[in-house]
Amino acid sequence: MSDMPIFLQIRDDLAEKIRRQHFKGGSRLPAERVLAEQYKVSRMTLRQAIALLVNQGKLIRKPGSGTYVSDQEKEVSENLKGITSFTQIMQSQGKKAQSKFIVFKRHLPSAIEASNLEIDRNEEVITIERVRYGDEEPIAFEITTIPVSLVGNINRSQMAHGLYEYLEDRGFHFGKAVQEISAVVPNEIVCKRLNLTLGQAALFLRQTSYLTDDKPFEFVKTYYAGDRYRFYLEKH
Amino acid sequence: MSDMPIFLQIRDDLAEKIRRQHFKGGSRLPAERVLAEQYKVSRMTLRQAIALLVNQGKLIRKPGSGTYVSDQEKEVSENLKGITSFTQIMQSQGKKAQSKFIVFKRHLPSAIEASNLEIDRNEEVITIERVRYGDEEPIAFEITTIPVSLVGNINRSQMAHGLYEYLEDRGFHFGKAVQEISAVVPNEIVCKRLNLTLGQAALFLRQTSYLTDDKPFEFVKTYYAGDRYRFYLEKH
DNA sequence: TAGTGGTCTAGACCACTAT
DNA sequence: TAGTGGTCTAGACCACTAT
Repeated sequence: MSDMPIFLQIRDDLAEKIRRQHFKGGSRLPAERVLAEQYKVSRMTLRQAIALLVNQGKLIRKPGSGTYVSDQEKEVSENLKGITSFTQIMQSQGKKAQSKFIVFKRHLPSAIEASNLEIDRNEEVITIERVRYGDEEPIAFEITTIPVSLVGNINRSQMAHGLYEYLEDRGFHFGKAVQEISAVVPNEIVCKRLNLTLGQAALFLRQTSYLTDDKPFEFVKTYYAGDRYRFYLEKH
Repeated sequence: MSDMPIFLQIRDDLAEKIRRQHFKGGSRLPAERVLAEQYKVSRMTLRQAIALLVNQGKLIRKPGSGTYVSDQEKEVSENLKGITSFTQIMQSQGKKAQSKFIVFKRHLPSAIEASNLEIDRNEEVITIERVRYGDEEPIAFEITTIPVSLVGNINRSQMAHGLYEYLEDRGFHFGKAVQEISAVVPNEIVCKRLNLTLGQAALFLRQTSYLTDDKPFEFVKTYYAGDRYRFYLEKH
């Protein structure tokens, strides 16, 4: 792996130390100048590594104060178990769930995709874009990205038939999934897919799903038509 | 605006030139070294500006070849990245939580309030509107409605001090809470409370909270500034 | 006041693309 | 072969935080 850029190697090392609690949640990281010296790189290079982890939400920068390991544990556990799946909701409403493939392509990942899938930018991925319908009405526009290394030469129809089944057949087991929900006013392309008027709101969900060994296997972005879909949660 | 970092000024200038088609979709941008010289900055600084536009999906880098203005039509998934990148930074962490009361009133419930609280329309309720801040910045606008029969003559300061504590002190115990999340483009009043520009998106949450005897005790509507708040979920 | 992250410089070498 | 973006260096000064 010594052909990986140094800043990626440092990122991985830092991520590993956070995962192993060598750097604990909420604690302050050693100063950039200190880390740079430890890794024997310039401060700019060290900052590249940190920037990636900041983007992932694993680190938080506080100018003048320091860089902190984010305490994600709290927010997550605080709430929201039992989010309901798309098909479940459609079924509960007596609607027929369907989905239509728009795009199926193999390509090099964007920086964001690579970072969320924890792969190198020259490692190929497959991206599937599809629209999900409830009773013929577009409800969600979904963009899924998966490393080729995981699914190999999966084709369109295998994918349509169910990614999860495909992976389970190959002996992979699913672990956790991390989701983030926000609200956006989507751009023209997304509006078109969802039959939305420009200016309407959409729920935007980003999800990274992991295998039992904590390796990410898919990164999904989904836009839900704001007026046709809602998440139902129950807290106990 | 000369106190804005140079790389942000350059980003804005480049974005403007793309918008005005001075740099046309699909065309190649001048080389980084050329642009750096034009803007009279180092190449690293120029690259910071470009990196932001790449993250937004407005530019695409092709190593060895050049940097291109993305052709929005084609590259759907590429474009979608940009919507997230900014918001990600706004994480609700390490920020000081505050809240400010806007309204505290006793009144007869609306049909929706009565139905959610499972009370009669002539049974009085108390409504509290407040804005919640994270580090001085408005994050959420919350409208809570409670039956008077439950809290009696609770006053503003008792309410501010914590509704839940107040109820627990009186021997009530909390059960489940049911939530529903959707996306909306909020009206003028809500925008004002949250310092939003009209047309921006907000997460809209409706929650009904129950006591252990399954009697509803509060009905809450909350608007979260779409660009300042996200829900994090973890599924297992 | 000492330490921190934010920004910026003026270079350098690399692998890759395009010709 | 010339040009390109990718990476990296070894500094510098700044505003801000924490004490």
